[in-house]
Amino acid sequence: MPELPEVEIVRRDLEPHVLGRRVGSVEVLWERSIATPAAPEFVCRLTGRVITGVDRRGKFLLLRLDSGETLAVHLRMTGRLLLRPVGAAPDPYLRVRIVLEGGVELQFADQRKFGRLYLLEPSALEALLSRLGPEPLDTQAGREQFLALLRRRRGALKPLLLDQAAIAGLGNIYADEALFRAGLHPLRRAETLTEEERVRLYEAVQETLQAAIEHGGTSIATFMSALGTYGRNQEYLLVHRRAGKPCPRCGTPIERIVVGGRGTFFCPRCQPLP
DNA sequence: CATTACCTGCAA
DNA sequence: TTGCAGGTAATG
Repeated sequence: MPELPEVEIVRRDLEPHVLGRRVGSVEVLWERSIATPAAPEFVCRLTGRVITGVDRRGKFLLLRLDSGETLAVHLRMTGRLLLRPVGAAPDPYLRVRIVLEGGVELQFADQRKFGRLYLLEPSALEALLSRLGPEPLDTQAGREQFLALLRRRRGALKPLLLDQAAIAGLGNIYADEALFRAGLHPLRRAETLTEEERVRLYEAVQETLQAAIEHGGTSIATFMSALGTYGRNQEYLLVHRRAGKPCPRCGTPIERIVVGGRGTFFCPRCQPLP
């Protein structure tokens, strides 16, 4: 489910409600949801800590703690991080409950059990995040880093956009949407791009993510923000999961192919393979 | 590079 | 019943 825009929506929803709150108790209902450390130690080290910051890097949500450690959350396919009043009905797929002082609790719920929580000291956090490429919505440095990588990489564009080491935060939906906006075929090879096309791709990535955040994220199946609201961006998708429907620009039917094992949607006319 | 594994539910 | 799903790490 969640790609960068969805994680950013969760972060924004959560921040004002959890900042400065202390963890009263922690309950692990599905141990494998905890990537590290082992569940009993996870509970022990998290209990009693105060949340001092709510950040995001790529698709990781980062809850900073007064111990200097960070609780990193990756929602993978179906994870949700929900803020609920203590005692509220648990989400049917509740895996970890983090009760905060002040009458609220964080419920980590995850139907498919792919999502992971990491409690990490600074050096381990750095190791985890150092594998990520630039933040697409950030700095000028990120832009240059991405363009430089595009100049040296080979192979199809779609897998490149999904590679978190190339650029952080894109998943299957926004990779398709960004390629459409850039007018580039998903199988187009990186080494054949002109400089103008590289810039167009980077800017398309930014526009795609920015628009999705403004629409509250994409709720195709399971995405829900921390406060239980759904996003609206699914109403604005241009090509993703629209096989057979007319291209919003030229009316040609959208096609579906498989690239890197993932369903891939594009307009054969607006995104020609030269 | 493609395939498999990790999981569950839904629609065709 | 089969195939598919927004992610990623670990395999051939």
